[in-house]
Amino acid sequence: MPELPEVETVRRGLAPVVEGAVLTRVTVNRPDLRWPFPENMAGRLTGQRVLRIGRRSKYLLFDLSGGETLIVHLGMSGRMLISAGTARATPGAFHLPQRAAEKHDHVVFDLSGGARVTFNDARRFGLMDLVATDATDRHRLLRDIGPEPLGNGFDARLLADRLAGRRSPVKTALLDQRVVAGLGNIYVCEALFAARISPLRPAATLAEPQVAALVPAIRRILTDAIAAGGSSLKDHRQATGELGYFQHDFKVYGREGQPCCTPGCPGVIARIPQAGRSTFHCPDCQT
DNA sequence: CTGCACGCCTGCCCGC
DNA sequence: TGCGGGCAGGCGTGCA
Repeated sequence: MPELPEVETVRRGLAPVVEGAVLTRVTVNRPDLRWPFPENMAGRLTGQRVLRIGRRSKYLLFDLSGGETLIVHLGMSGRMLISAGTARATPGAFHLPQRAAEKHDHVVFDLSGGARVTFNDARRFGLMDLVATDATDRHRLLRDIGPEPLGNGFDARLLADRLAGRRSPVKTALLDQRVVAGLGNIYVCEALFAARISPLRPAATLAEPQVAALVPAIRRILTDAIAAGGSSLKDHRQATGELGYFQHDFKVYGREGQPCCTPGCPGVIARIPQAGRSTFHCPDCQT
């Protein structure tokens, strides 16, 4: 599910409810997701105030008053859903929806003020970890991640540097989180289409104008997707439970066999395997 | 160093 | 209606 736009959508939904609130109770319904939870996670979280929620690549970062940061990755199917807590505890959260417990509710965070945040993840490819806040950037899962594509430092020169020397197809290179942060299968396909670049082209052979086109294409796709609340194929929900709706704006992803939407292009969208994943592209107008 | 297959999980959809 | 196979938004590991 979640690529950068979905994670950012979840972050924006959580922030007004969670920032400033205290974790009054943390319920862990199983001992692990992809990996075991950190030692005594519930105990270390309980009583902490959430100072702010940040995001790095596809990771949510909950900075806590005690000097630790909770790192959360949603994997493929993870959700963070806001609801009202128990009826007795909700005088300040009367406007939030009630939510019955569901299968795969692995961790439940009850907050001062009466809100509840439930982490639900059917496939359990998600993860949680705790790290000293001032060491977050050096965490083994974060330290090698490339530039944020919506940040100021991301430009054609930087991207060209990161693609240089790579013989793999540009599609595969852009999925590598060390090249650029936060892109996944959907948005790489869409960005390459927007920039009219073939996913098959070896990364290092992109012409300068192509790299120059790719940067704003990536930014635009991600920005538009965030504005749409992300893409809901199966699993993605915003923190409010609403669907995202950027899937209706896909130009190539999931559109195998349909006509290319570039005006005047006779092409038909193709699906090809690359590095074990499906790539969607127009063989006619992406070169 | 790069590139790639694999495994981790569950759910869903398709064809038979 | 049931069953097997393939597929799915990610990513770390291990091997060539």
